[in-house]
Amino acid sequence: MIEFMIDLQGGGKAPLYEKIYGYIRDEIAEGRIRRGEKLPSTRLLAENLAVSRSTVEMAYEQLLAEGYISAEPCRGFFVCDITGLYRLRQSVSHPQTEAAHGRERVKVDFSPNAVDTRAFPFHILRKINRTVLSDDTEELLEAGDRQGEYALRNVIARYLHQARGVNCRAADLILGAGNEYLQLLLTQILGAGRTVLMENPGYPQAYRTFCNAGYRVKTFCAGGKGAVCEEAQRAGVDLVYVMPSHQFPMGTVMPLNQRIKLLEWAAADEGRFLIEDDHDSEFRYRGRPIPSLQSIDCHEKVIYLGTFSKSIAPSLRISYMVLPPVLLERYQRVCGFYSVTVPRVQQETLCMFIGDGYFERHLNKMRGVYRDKRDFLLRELKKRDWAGHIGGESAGLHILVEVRTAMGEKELCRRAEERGVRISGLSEYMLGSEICGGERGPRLLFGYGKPDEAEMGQGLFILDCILKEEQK
Amino acid sequence: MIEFMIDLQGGGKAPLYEKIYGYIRDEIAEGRIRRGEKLPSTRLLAENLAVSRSTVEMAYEQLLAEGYISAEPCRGFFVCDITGLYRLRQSVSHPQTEAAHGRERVKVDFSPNAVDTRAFPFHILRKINRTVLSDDTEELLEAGDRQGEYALRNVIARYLHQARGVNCRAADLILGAGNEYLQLLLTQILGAGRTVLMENPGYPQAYRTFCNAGYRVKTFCAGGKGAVCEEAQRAGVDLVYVMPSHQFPMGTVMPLNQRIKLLEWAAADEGRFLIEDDHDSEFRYRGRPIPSLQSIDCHEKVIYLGTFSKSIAPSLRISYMVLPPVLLERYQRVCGFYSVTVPRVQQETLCMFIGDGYFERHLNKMRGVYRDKRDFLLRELKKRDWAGHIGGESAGLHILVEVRTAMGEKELCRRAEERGVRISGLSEYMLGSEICGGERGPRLLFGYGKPDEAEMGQGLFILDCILKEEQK
DNA sequence: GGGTATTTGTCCGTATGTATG
DNA sequence: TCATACATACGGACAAATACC
Repeated sequence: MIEFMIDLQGGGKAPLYEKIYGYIRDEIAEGRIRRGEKLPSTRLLAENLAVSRSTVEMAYEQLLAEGYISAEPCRGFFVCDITGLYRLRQSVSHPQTEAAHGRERVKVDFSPNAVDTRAFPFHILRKINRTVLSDDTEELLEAGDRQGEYALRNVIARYLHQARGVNCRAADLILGAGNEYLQLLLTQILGAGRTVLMENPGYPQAYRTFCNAGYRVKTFCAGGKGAVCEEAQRAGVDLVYVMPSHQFPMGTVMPLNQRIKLLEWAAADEGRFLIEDDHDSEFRYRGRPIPSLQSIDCHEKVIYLGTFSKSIAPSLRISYMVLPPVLLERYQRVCGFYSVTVPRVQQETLCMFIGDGYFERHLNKMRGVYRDKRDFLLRELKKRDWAGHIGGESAGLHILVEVRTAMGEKELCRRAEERGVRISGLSEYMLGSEICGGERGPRLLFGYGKPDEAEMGQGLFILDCILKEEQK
Repeated sequence: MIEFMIDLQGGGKAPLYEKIYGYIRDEIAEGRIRRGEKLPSTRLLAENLAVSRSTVEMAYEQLLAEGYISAEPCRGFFVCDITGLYRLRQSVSHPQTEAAHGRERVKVDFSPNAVDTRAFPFHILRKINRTVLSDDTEELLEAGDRQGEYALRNVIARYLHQARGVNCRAADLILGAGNEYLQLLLTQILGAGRTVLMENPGYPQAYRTFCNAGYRVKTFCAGGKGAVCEEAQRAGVDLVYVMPSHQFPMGTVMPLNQRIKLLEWAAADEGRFLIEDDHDSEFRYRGRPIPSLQSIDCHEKVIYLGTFSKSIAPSLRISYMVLPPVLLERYQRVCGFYSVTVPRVQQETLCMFIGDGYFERHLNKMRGVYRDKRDFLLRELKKRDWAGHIGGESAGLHILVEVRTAMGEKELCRRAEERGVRISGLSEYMLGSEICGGERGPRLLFGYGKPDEAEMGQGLFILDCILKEEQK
C-alpha cells in the first residue's frame, strides 16, 4: 500500500481537498504510482493526514471525475490507465518570449482608432455581466441565432432608426465580430469577380479584403473635385464603398447632391450596390447629424455598416450590417449556415447595456468628453506655427493636420514613435501604390480618443522638439 | 424515491430556496407525497436542480420548522403526518404554474454540434469573469494583439503540443471567432483562384466558404477505397481539406500510410497545402489519441485548425489556426492589419481557464460524461432492430447509424422534428449536388452532446414509433 | 466452511466561512 | 446589517465485500 506524504500547510490558501487531489494527480501523472495500484482508503488517509474523511472523499471524487482513478465499492480506489489522458503541464515560464512581448513604452497614443477608456462605466459592465452570467446560464453556452440574438438586433435596429434614420428591422441586421469580418462576409455574399470603387486615401483593411478576395479595386481621390458617381460610371464598377458621414481619414462629408446622384447610379443597374461605412457617426460636434445614405435610399441599394468599436470600445468586437432584401435573401442562401461570430455572453451584455439606457447615457457623456478634448487639441495646435491646415474636425475622433516642415512624413512619424509618441501619417491610408494629391508636406492624424489633455500636451511638446531640431 | 421537477426560472424573482420550499410544501399539502415518504437528500436534489446544497437545506429547514417534514440524522428527511396542520402561509394563487401546465413539446436535440451544458463549471466561469473584470480593466477596452493575446496563444500552443503533438509556437497561432471565420481568413491568405479537394460528405460550411470565394472545389467519397493523395493527384488541386482524426460526419480515421502519402503529395509542389481540421479530437474513447497530421509533417505544409466549440461551448466562438512559416509571412503581409475577432474579455477569461488547470479538468470530466452517454446510446440502439450499421463511435460527439426502413431520410428527419426530435441525416452533409455511395437507406447522425439519458431514451422511443407506423 | 468482525465506498445531515448586494 | 447563495469541512449510518476465526 502506498503511503502519501502530503504537505497540507504549504501551497497557499488552496482548499485542503484540492491539495490532496493535486498531489495524488501529479503522482499518477508522473508515473510514481503504477496503474492498477490501490490507493489508501478514505478513512486511512484521513487519519494519516488528520483531516475529515469527506475531505479525502472530495479529493478522490475529483480524481474519479477526471479519470485518474476508479472506485470499486467495498474494495477501494484504484489507479486507472491514464495513457492518452491529456495533461497540461503547469507553465514552465518562457522568459524569452515574455521579454519579447514586454510592451514598448508608448507614452502618448494619437491612434485614430483608440477610445477613451477612463470614462467607461466599468461598474455597470460588471453588474450587467453578473446578471447575464447568473440567470439562464445554460442556454448561454448553446449556439444562438446565426445573425445575432434577436433581442440585441432589435435594440440596435431601433437605435439605428432613431439616431441615423436607417430603415431596417431586426431581421435585416447581421451581427459580426468587427467591421473587417463583416466586409469579409460581404465578399462571400456578393460572390467572386466583383469590381469595387473606393475613396483614396481610405480604409486599407477594406481595400485589402477586396483585393484578397480577388475583386478588381479602383480608387479615386477623396475630397477631390470629381463626383463619386461619375468616377463609378467611368471606372465601370458594380460596387462603391463610401463613408459619406465622415470619410476616413480625410474627415470630409459627402454633400447631399452627390449622395443622390450616387443612389441614382446604383439604382440604374440590378447588380450595383453601395457600401456605406458609418464607422464613427456617433460623434458629431457641429450642426445636426447628417442622415445616412441608407435612410434616403428608396431603391434598396445600400449596405449599411456600423460598429461599437468607437462608441464603446474596439476590443468589444461587435459590428453590424444592414442588408437590402435582395442581398439578405442571398445571404441566407449562400452564408446562412455560418454561425454568428460574436460570443453570446457579449451579445446579452450589450443588449442589456443598450436596452437599459446605459448606451445612450454613455454616448452623451462621451460626446462631451471628446468635444472637450478636441477643443483642447485645436487650441493647442493653433499655438504651433508648424500646424497648417486642419481638417475633419467637425466629427469623429481624429483630426487631420498639415505640418509645415521639410521632413518626410514617414521620418516624422518614426522619430515621434522613437520618443514615445504614436502618431500616423496620411500616407499609411493610401490604397495601393497610387499617389493622390501630388507633392505635399506631411499630414498627420491626431486621434484624440485615448490621450487625456496632459498626454496630448506632452505629445505636442515632443513634436515641437522634433520639428525644431530639424529646422536647425 | 420521489423525483421533483421544480421550475426555478418561473415565479419571478423569489429566492431559490423559497421556490423549492413552496413547491414541496404544496406537494405535501395537496397529498401528492404520502406521509412517511422519504424526500431526496439535499445533495441529490441540489444536483438535480443545479443549485447549492445549502439552498436546498434552507428549503428543508423551513419545511422542518413548519412541521411538514422531520429530519432523521444520517437517514434523511421524511414527510410528516400533516392532518390537521394549519397552512402557515396563505397559498397565493400561482397563475404561472397553471399556465405552465400547457406543457411545451418535448425537445430532444441530437444535433452533432451541441455540447453538454449541464456539466459546465459555471461557478468557475463566474469567478474568473469577476477577476478579469476587476483588475487591469482599462486595458481590456483597448485593441489587443491582432493574432490574439500572446498569453492565451501561449497556453494554447502548449496544450496543442502536449495533447496533439502539434509543432507550434505562440507566434504561429492565430485566434478567430470560430472555424468558419478562420476558413474565411484562410481564403484571404491563400488568395483567389485556388482549387481545393474535400471529402464528401463533409463540412458544408467550409465547402460553401471555398465556393463563395470563387475556388474550384472538387470532392471525393470519404471512407471510400480511393486514397486521398491519388484523388488529389488526379483532380489536380493545390489544396486538400481533411479531417484525419475523425472525419465529419463519417467518423472515419485516416490511416497512417495515407497520411504520409498525403504529406508527400503536398511536399512535391511549393503551392500545395493541406488543411487539417481537428475539430473534435479532444474526445476519444478507445485507444490512444492519434497524433495530428501536422505533428508528422516535416515540410511545413499543414494548416492546422482547432476550436473550443466542442471542448467548451459553441457559443464561446474561439478557434485557432496554426500556419506554416510561408503562410504566416503571407498572412502578416496581406492580412496583418485585421483586428482579432475575439473580444478581449473572452480571451482573458479563457486564458485563465486554461492556465489555472480548469480546462484540463473539464476535458477529463467531459470525456467521462460523453463516454457514458455514448455507451448508453449504443446500448439502446442495439436493442432496436431498425438500427443497422453503426459508425464513428470511437471518438467525437456523434455516431452514424444506418436505419432499416423504406422511408426516405429527409422524410424520417422531418417526421422526427414534427414530434420534437431534432436529428439530421447524412444527406445534409453532402457537398454540392454530387451523390456518394449510391442508393442506401437513411443514415442518421446521433449527436449525444446535448441530451441526457432520459432525453435520448425519449428520442429513441419517438423514432421507434415513427418507424413502426411506417411498417404498417 | 460458515459465521463474524473489519474494512470499504457511499450515502447522509450538519456547521462554518465567505462573497455579494 | 442582513438575506441569499455557495464552498469547504466535519463525522455518523449503512450495505457490501473481505479477512479472519
